[in-house]
Amino acid sequence: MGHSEKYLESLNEVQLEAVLHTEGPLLVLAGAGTGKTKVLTTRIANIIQQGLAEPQNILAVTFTNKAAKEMSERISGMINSFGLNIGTFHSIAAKILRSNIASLGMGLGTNFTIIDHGEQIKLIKDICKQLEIDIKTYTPKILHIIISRWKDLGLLPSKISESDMKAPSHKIARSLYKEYQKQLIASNAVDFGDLLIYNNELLINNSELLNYYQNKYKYILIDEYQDTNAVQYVWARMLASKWKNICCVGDDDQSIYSWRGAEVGNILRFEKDFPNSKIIKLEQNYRSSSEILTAASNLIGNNKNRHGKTLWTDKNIGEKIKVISCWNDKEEARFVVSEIDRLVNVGKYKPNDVAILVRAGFQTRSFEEVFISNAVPYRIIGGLRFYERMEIRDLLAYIRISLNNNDNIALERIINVPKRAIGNTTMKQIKDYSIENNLSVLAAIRKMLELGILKSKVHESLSKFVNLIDKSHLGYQSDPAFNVTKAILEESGYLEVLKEEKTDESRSRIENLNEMLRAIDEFGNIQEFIEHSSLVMEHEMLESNFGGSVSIMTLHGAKGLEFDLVFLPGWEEGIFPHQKALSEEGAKGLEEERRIAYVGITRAKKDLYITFAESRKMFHEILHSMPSRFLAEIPDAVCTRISSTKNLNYLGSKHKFFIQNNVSKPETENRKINNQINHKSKVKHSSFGIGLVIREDGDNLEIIFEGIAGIKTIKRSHITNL
DNA sequence: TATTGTGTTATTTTT
DNA sequence: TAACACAATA
Repeated sequence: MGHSEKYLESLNEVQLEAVLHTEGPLLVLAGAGTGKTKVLTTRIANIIQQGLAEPQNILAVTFTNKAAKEMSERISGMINSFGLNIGTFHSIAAKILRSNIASLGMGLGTNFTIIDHGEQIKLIKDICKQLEIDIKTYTPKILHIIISRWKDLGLLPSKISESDMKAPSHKIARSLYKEYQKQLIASNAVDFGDLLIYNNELLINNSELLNYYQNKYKYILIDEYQDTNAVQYVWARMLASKWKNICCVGDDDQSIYSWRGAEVGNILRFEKDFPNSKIIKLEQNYRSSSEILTAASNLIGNNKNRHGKTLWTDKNIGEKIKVISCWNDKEEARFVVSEIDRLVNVGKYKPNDVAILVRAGFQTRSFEEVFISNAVPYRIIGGLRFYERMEIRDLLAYIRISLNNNDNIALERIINVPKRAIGNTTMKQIKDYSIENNLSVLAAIRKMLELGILKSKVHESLSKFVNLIDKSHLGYQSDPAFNVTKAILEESGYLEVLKEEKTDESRSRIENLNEMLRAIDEFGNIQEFIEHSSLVMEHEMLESNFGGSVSIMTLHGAKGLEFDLVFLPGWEEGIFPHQKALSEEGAKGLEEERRIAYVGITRAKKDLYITFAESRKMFHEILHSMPSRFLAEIPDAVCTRISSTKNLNYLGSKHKFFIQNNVSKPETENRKINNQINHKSKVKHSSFGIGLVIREDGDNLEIIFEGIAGIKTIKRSHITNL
């Protein structure tokens, strides 16, 4: 090989084999931290470099936009990859569907909209009302899950047989599903599941199209293959069946999304599905210390349903894992935060290198409080995303109804936002009219205005609204999208209502809307912007202070990430493994919980703390619980177990806990007395800046800060007098 | 029509 | 605790 293949040099033997095995089906089983992305990106670079295919003849599919973006950046650092098809299942499917929508023959137009989760639920709720389904016995949430699972399997309503309906809820769900699809199409809209289902319909029914795409994609790569559902599997297999150069990369041990239709079976079955395939296992871990790796391997070894890999590392002996028992959830949070504080202060880690990974979202709260009062910078990842914010969705709805007059879902969202005196009664009247006359909601309004059958106040309000939509519709065809959208905000009165509110919240909403206007300006093409906003649900990543901040997120959200120091709190039976996983899914559920634990442990590079609380305040009850069974699956040789209580018989005599009263330092020791601060003192806080003390309550000070932090209660020890 | 009060019920999440 | 649905009321 010539000197131009320099990028191959940094690969280990097995990685190299995976990169060079270009022809025929290949499954790369990549354990955590074994260089999966490196293999994927180098493989693509190599295919291009060797002249095996042009970039446009390569298809690389990921699950998240983040992964797609990272891969794309890494490849373009290696080689000119212009024209490469890289994206999420949904974005690629959307592109194929949009350019061939007429061949589908379902009445959808090229400007179909993609509705998000919230709108799916809203639509289901509405249909429940129409069909008089009792939403107390069958909640829209449950019904949505049933429909989504059917969609994951690729089943449209007509394909659901009696045998698919085991429970009475399934019967209800099927009739609902039928109507749901009908109303989506009437709105010229699809949901995420439809993107893939319609793709398959399209390809199965049009051999010419199928031939075209099969020919085009000479090399196909699928990332996170363990997360694929049945439709995605069918789709990928169909596209790959001509050249058969499909390379799937994944880790069966990290399959943690079965509850949204992912089938581990796809990765376990690979050899059967793709004859003459090769399987390569990446087992050398470059991320974690040997202790962490041993713990992870032992734990996951308790699962039966897996390919089985043996991860190894050539790293030296590192720190032991700390398993710590706490009195209750408060002590747990205090311990974790004070330990982070200590390790940051001695200079061992920067806040950026630290993560707290929880099983469920509600667990973040107890940490948040302690972080604030201890003045440790933190950020909670996975909360509200930009495109999920109310004002953003509202503005998107205005744009959507302007572009696609049939988008009933968008129209209903903003018909009375801001208030236009269109209440439930009027809305019901309009909807009934639209159904009777087989019109879209906007068309129904038009007709009703024409006939003059509405009350004068409503009539006036609605005709103003319709004029705005018509004006915007025309505007988007000729004027800059930025101007048109700005006019919507102003002329609808939306902006004015926010301006008058004059709260922190309303100011931040205005800020967000401006941010969105900037984004629209950047995109130029409004249709493309809408596509982006419905398919890219990125988290806001505000990187502010110097050492960054400690990340708090769910274990699911941490997949693919790594941190020097990781805390895994809440390892108690019922929380982790989660009670619902056990009661609803049984042994299968337990194995998935164990995989989640495995993902958590393998996020850590150097240091790992696992904690559990003997009692926990949940809602308004105190819950006592046993330590997680997973703790017993971590070998004693790689961990130190410390307890702050004397109740040591949790895990049998096998595991010895060292007693250490008060794992977290008692508060009295922790505080430096800061007596010179009193009422009306001007003070400084490392995160919130300068403020004024407005109330004293023993050790706690109520402070009003100058910035957006507002009023906060903070301990004396974390404040400096000015 | 819009607001206020009461009761119910709590995974994981990307697209 | 907090978010939400729904009923009662202004």
